[in-house]
Amino acid sequence: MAAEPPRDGADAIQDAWRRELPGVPVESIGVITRIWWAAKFFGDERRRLLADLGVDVATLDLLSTLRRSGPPYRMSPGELAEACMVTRGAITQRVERAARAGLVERTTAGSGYHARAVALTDAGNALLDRVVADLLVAEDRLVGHLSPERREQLAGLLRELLAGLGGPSLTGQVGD
Amino acid sequence: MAAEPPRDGADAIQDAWRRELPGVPVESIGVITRIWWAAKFFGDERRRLLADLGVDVATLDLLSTLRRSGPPYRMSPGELAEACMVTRGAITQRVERAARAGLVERTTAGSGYHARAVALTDAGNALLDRVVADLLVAEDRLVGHLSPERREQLAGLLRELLAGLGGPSLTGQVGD
DNA sequence: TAGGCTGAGTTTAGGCCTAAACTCAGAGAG
DNA sequence: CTCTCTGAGTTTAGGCCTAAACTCAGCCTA
Repeated sequence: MAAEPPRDGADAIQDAWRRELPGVPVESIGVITRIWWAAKFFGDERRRLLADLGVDVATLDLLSTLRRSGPPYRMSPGELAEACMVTRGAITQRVERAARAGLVERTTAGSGYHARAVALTDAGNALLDRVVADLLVAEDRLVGHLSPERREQLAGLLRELLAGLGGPSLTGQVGD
Repeated sequence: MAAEPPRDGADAIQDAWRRELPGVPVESIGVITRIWWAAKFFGDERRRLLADLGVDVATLDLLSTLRRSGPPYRMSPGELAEACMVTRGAITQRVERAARAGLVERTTAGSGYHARAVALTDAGNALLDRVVADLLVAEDRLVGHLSPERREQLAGLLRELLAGLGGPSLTGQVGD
């Protein structure tokens, strides 16, 4: 009686592995592969939108993280690496690119080699003001086909999933 | 009465944007950011596991896609690009690397420039036999903290989300 | 049958990432 | 006071990707 949900590509992949490698547990595909596809879809959309607006995803992630930290919009490379969930080396490179574009500045906010910090410039803040609202509006539209209740359910289950993984949701501060 | 779910990083990001840019719609973050984090977590885990097993994610994706297509385990570059959801150029490079490692071969399966095809070699099939089961077992463990009912709900909601996006779930054949 | 179109595949330039080696200031032991 | 250790940050080598330019066989037209 219950309406069968229409089968999709993930179901087909499960079937294919059952056929090719009988006995392997394929249940995780229903969750992990679909999450992977959704993330790729949202990532591609974001990359294209931001390219039109003249930024790249990595730079916007850096600037957004600084902005969300609140005044004085200043963080150390180590804090940025943790919040952005990339290596310290990646942060060095992101900061280098953003600094060359005038969006952040390295403020040796203490004395000497340690106690370095990265701070948003006025240009960086202006870029965020110009871009983030557009981005969030566009992404709101992308998930708009789900009813608010469905979105709520999905967000809740994902929160549970992440809590159980013990990874990103605990310390990460990345996002938009 | 209802137990409040513990707040996580995505909730904090929503709050931060409400504070920094009042008026922007932040609801999508609850879904999109959490999906992004989960995908990053699973991707990082997969990369590390496969590195230990001596493969990289992109090569395994290529080989898996060929394997799942069934005998004779042969596809054109264009079909592979669509199934793997990467550009044709990326497929050219993946095939080049895999061919150099002896895992696939280019069988000019027709006449001339067109009608090219890529086929799994015995070594490629052997590598899949050796690696895929381990991978699926490991990933099954990663989502094991969710009860089967929860996993089912999550998979169903993700299927709905993807169907509404009109993207990956319709044509993609990527996966493990 | 010459000219041009089309679409599949390849090449190239450039971006961003990770992992591992490297650098350097400050802290602690002797 | 000097040596070593430690940990934050940077640099380098290498991997994978996209976007756009390029190549080329087959086909269609005149």
